Amino acid sequence: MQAPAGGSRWVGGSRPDLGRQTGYGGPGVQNYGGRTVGGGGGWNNRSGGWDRREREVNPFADDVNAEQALGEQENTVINFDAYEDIPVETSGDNVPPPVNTFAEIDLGEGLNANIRRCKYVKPTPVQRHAIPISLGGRDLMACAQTGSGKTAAFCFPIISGIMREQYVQRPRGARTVYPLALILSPTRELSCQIHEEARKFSYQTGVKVVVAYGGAPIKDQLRELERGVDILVATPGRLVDLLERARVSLQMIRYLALDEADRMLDMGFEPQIRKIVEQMDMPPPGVRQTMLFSATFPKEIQRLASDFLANYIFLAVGRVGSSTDLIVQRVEFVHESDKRSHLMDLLHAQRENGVHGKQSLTLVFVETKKGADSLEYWLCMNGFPATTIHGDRSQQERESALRSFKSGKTPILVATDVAARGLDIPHVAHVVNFDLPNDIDDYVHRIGRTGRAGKTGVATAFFNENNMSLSRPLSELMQEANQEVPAWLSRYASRATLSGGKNRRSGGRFGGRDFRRDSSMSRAAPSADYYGGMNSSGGYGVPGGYGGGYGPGVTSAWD
DNA sequence: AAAAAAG
Repeated sequence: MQAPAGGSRWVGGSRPDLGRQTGYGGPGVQNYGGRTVGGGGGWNNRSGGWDRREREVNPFADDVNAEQALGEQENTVINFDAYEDIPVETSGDNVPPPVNTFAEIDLGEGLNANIRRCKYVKPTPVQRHAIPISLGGRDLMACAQTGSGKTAAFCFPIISGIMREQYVQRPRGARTVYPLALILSPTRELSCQIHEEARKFSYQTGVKVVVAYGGAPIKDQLRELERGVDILVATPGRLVDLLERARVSLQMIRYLALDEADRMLDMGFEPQIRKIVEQMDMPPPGVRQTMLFSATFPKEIQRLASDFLANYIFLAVGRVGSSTDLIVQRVEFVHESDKRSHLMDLLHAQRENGVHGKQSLTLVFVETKKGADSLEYWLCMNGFPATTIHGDRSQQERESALRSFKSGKTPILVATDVAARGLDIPHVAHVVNFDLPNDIDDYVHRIGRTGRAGKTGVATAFFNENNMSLSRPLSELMQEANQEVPAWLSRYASRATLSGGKNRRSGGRFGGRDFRRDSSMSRAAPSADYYGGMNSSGGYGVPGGYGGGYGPGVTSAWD
């Protein structure tokens, strides 16, 4: 496979012009699609960005407000050690070695400044491995959970790559825009979240990030696109719409990232995704660089990987921030009719312990949209400020619910599975599975909304006769995470029939393995010495270590 | 069966 421009030759290379501001670029500067870019190599020669940079809204402003609103958290001390022994496995051809610090990767001064603004001290395991792989121009299939820091893992190489890219002539369509990178995600909120993060990472770099998703006026999004776009973050439906209107062309795409790929397939997006990736004008694998992120690797994802990626590197990171030591999991037997009063008891106890008053948030998962509405109403009636998020609410309502929850105005959020994956809400201290999901993977994602960024969290599940199919996988999962399994649950589990397929975990703490190693004839692995590149690192023998000294308020790049 | 996503 051929590395895209700015591939491996940049890795580790010294750069004399690093940090040099080119000002208004000299000859070769051209105005293009609302943006002026300079010619020549090196960093930051998107000189015309000056005008825009001064107008650019500071994406870090909200962080300060949020910190003030919530006050200093006591449990903000990050437990980095908890992550040091996360198992990581890579395989493939010539895997670039992982890095231990951001400093040793040459991401460019603008991006480095933003990493400092984000207060990221050191890369997470998925970042240590994924960033050098992507900077080396290689395709990547990563098995990583949300909360593992994967947004930065795919954003950094994209932003860095675009920053250092030579001026690329983009076709000029009357109203068509030509993004250089596309990030697809399953839900609108997740797209928003990725957009917000990407904006922080690209602040004052001249790299423009735009988000497009359904439920919001397309006019506003079109206007944003017309002002110039380098990285487009989108949900599949709205993107197909934009493509069909010929307002967006994928012809210039050099980076493609699919987030939560398994989720997108679960939601029936495969036709749209294949249309976007294979049937429009996107460059083929090997020309573009592709990153596929998925928590699990069923057959459908493996097929997607063979079709979308070229000579990729497989990366698996152990479960992080979910079902680990950081989350205390409790299961209680609660009959359907007792659920509300039981929840009330929990909330009262929480309030008495002062947890409530300290703006710790409680996320309550229910099975249906109707159930979400009625529980929210009931909670409010009983003096607990709550709001709700689900697919029957308008996008405006969804977003304002999320804001109100995050700000602590309504510290209880009743949610359907729309909020189960990927959403990163700081300060969620308690996740209640009011209705348990049928799939253990959904359970893992839901409880992963707490215990993030090294903080501890509690997850309480209401279990009853309707959840028997979950008894075995749930008790296995809890055992694996060294949680106390109630005797009654173990009894149900031992009686339950071994349900094959979906609920069986394979590979222990890993969500999947590189299937190319299992099959003798694989389209993706034509070379005979393919398996030679396999390397595995169970721990991090980091010389010098990261011996601590992180005070409150300092975060790593987990979220 | 329910949830999500394009109106």
